[in-house]
Amino acid sequence: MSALDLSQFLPYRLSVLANKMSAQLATVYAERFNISIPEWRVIAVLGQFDGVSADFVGGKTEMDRVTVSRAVAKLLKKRYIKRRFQISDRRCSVLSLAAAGKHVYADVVPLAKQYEDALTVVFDPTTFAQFNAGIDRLQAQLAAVEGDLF
Amino acid sequence: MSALDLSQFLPYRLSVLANKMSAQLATVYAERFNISIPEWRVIAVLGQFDGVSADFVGGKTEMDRVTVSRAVAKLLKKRYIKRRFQISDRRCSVLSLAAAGKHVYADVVPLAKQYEDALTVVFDPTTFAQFNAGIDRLQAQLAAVEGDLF
DNA sequence: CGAGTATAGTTTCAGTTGCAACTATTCTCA
DNA sequence: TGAGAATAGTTGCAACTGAAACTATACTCG
Repeated sequence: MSALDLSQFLPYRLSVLANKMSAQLATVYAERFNISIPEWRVIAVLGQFDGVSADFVGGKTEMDRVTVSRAVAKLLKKRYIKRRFQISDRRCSVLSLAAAGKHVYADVVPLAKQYEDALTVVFDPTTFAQFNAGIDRLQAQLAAVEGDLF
Repeated sequence: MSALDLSQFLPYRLSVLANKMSAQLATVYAERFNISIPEWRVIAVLGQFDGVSADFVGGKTEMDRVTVSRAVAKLLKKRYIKRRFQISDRRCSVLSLAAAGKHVYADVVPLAKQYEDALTVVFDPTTFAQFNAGIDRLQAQLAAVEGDLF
């Protein structure tokens, strides 16, 4: 019987790595600001793109409608973000960071960068670039095989 | 205000990539055999290491006790695996694939390998080896910075 | 021995997740 | 125009999740 060594299997290896990394990073902001990973992602997008819709956030973060909707609801309750709706299209929300949210963003961004730096010391710049190129190629290939599975 | 581009941020990039990959792979066996990702991982370990304990499976798969316990319970109900307990230590389970589970394993392993191959065509062997080395280095570095976070 | 500690595994509980169905609004084109 | 399709977002539901408490068994050392 043909065997499979999980520890050498790419999807599994990436899953373990990414989950540990996300969880470790989350400890940096989770209890400090009482926000979850989806909530942080919403804040991260709004820090970069102010006044966008929930769907735009979903597109940027690859989170689905529902996850974004609930993250937005929690952030509104915590007053980390504000919401209006477009006059021209009242279906579309217009999200932006409230003062408290800007503080979270300003505090977390350097920590996140520090964390990334603390990990990527294992790469010299060229190797890191190659690793990133690998991620991009896999990402593209994922989309290519999509649907077309066996 | 210093900004963070999520789409260029390593933990985020890996998270998106790994989640998509796992989800895509799961479609290969999910409805075909009615098993979840944790259940497949248990089967994968038992295909490689017959007669091990639930904790051993947890160690190999990086899944916690609870996740393994529940996956095992479901696989038992579906008669994909069998369970005994050690005579010398009745706390320790002794898990092994039942006939149906062996079939699942025998069917899924080639599909999983095909899937991996379909993705890694984007790499020549050397590049793939370098990419894997990168994963290993990051994995090691994750453990190194552990606890020691800011 | 036997009280205290450690280990394997399960259960409870509270929170999260995603699909599908829903509301509300806007667009399309006969 | 206005009926039907499309889009933005929310909610109900059922399954999944992990932390903490629990059961049961085995080990340790005074």
